[in-house]
Amino acid sequence: MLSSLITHIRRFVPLTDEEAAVLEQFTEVRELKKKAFLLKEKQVCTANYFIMKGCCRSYFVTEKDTEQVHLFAIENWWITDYHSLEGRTPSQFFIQAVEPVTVAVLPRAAQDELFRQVPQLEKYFRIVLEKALAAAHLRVKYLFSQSGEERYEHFSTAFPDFVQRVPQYMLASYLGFTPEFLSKIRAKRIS
Amino acid sequence: MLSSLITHIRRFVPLTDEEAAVLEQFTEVRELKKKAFLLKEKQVCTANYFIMKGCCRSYFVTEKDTEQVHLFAIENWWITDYHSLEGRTPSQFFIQAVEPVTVAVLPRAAQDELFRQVPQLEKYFRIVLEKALAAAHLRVKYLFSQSGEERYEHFSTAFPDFVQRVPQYMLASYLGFTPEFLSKIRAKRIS
DNA sequence: CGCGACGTTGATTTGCCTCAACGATTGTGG
DNA sequence: CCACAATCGTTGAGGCAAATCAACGTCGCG
Repeated sequence: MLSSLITHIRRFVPLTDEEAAVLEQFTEVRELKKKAFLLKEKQVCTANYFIMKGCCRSYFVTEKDTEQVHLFAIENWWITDYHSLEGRTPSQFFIQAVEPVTVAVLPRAAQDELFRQVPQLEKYFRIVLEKALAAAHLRVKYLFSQSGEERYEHFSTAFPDFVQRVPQYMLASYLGFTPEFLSKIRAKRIS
Repeated sequence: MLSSLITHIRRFVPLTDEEAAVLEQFTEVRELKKKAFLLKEKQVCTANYFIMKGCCRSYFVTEKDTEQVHLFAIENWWITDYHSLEGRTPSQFFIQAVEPVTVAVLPRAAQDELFRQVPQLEKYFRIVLEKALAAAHLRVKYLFSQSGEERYEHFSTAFPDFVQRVPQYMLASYLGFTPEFLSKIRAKRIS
């Protein structure tokens, strides 16, 4: 059931079958319909989620009542709100399935004991977090150094298949501009 | 010599004096003059740096030859370029002392052996990385949800003393606008 | 079928940038 | 220790990238 997660972990650290079995005890697999929520604003986030199939987005609602997409997570990515998870504070974000989704749920309450029994996982998460942080930093770099149009060109050539998977208004929001503006960029490209 | 780092680590995980001594063997303390570099663009980043005293900034140079501040690090923060450090690839960033700085240097080459001898540090870095990631996510949130003026107001009330420590052109860059614009915001505030 | 969600297009507005010129402050070599 | 240059901050005029607003086409789904 967890095979894609086990495979992912073994890309970074060794993991025996016994250890994998322990991991399985501490996690739960969950299926989500499109638009179902893993987390809503003002809830305290209680778990870390590994996307086995599908796509989720994290977003928040601005003062002007528009949804701002914060990030996407697809197969083999973890998604959570660490600020809420570790601080036990109400989250400022929503986490929602953009497609039908299968996730492995690692509850915060189980984490410490799991790491005690399988210390390799501590290393695994350290490595995954380093990658996530590098990605977040790169994101900030692109936001600062490229125009809206450049960000779209860059993103859609880097992830041509992903662009097909999400509605344009979500992609526009993620890239930091309006759906109308994205529509105009695409109109230009075709001609 | 490393006392501020040891103290910081003990805020998150237990660490015996023997373990602290091991850590000391693997690290080196370095003094930097203002404007000295820990990393330059196109170099491969080779270490993780813990700021014991002073302030550093990470920045990059845009196509238009302007410096874009990516982040600041002050006392009790780690700073590095994880993308370059883990991928052994040339960095896109500069890391520079904004004030005279004292850092503890943890070389990438020493890291694996250090974690083997002191597994608690693996946990420590996992926790620190979670905090760094949460901070990076919050940064993106503010960039998306607030105007330039709002970001300045928010930042300068959240960190009133820090605002005094860096030149305004660096702060403006960090907040995502020009020095001229910051100057105009401040002119408004006084009246 | 009909309604709501999504995408498109055009007119207008605006937040912030660019450029330029000018004070103030810092620091450095003679 | 002063003179002078370089760096940093301020102010104003003009411009632009992208937002906002509004109206309309279209597709998928209950």
